[in-house]
Amino acid sequence: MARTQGSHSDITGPRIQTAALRLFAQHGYAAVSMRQIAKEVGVQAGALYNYTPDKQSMLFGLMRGHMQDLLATWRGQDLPVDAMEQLRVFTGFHIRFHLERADAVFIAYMELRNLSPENFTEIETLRGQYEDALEMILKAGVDQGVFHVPDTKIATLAVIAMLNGVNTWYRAGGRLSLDQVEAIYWDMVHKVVAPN
Amino acid sequence: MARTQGSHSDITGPRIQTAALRLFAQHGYAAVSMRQIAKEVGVQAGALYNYTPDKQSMLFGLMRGHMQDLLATWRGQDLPVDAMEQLRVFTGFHIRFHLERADAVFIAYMELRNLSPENFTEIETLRGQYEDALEMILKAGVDQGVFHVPDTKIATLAVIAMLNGVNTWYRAGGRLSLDQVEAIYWDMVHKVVAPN
DNA sequence: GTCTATAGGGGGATAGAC
DNA sequence: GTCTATCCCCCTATAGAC
Repeated sequence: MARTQGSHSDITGPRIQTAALRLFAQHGYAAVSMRQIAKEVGVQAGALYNYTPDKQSMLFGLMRGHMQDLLATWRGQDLPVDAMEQLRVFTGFHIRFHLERADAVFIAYMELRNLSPENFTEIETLRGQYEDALEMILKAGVDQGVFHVPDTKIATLAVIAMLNGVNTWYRAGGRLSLDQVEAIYWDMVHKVVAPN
Repeated sequence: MARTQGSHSDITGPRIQTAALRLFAQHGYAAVSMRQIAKEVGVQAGALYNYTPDKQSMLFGLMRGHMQDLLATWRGQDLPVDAMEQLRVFTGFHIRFHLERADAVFIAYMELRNLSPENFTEIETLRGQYEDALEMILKAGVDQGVFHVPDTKIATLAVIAMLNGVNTWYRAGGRLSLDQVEAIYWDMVHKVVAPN
């Protein structure tokens, strides 16, 4: 992975990641060959192994990178003190972050079964940490009496599932602007946690 | 496909479908070989071609069968006249139907990109018909003034995405009974469409 | 309807030259 | 760091015997 001599390492490495991300998202990990990835980058298949020990590591690296990026970016957000406002920030953040990385999101959900057991566990741990971030907000709101949910864990998963759905239908330049999408989902999300 | 002579056709056919369903769901269409399917059924790989012209048709048949089953079963439900009650029936129906067919549901969402363009169009048409069934309920409720949603199409997709999430975490014998799950999701779904 | 055998093509990964 | 060449394996699908 590290750069050695005056080589193309620092240029080829990122290009391999970009190509793999796109191809895995489009055709699926199992359906994409190392030769296809190499062709898209413009090198021979053997050269890929200067950057990854095997195909599985490429997949894992992409997924872990995405999840770490997600967590780090969320943790860098300035959060208001009010639980309702925190939830609003989370809703907008989640929609925009995921729409901007459609390929990585797709892979992170669809290719879990192609991870080795150890790699799977690590990705699930990261995903759990992100879910915990939302659940903390919901719990705080329930404690403050501003939210009512029958089960904070289920509500967490329900909200995330609902928001993830945006990626399946949203297309830039479509019927709705990003601001409109955000407003529509905020309307629905805030009602999910509203008192009856 | 049709039975010919006193053969095993009527027994092998369903067993092939069952094996393919399970293996595709577990490992993914592209990662499963015809030899694996044949082995699970207890025949040689060549014998599979008495039941399907090719691997792609096996996938398509499974997905179309699932979607047609879903639509036919929904259309066979007795529906109350009240939109709120219709939504309650839909919520319970969707959760139970999908949990009972976890493998088929998984395939129907994950393997869309492995369908040929024509096959993809047909599956998407069926999925659209199911979504329309829910949107009709939401529109009726909005017209009657009992529901408020900013956008019935988006609300339809949001509710279905939320309900589909159940399949990713529910396990029989877990913390919550099926009745509890249904009650929790009904609480959230009915609030999504509630007036502000 | 099922079998064996095989055609014809790719697959992941490595070796060694440059 | 990249290339060419290659090992060895598995793939889908078909042909022809039974």
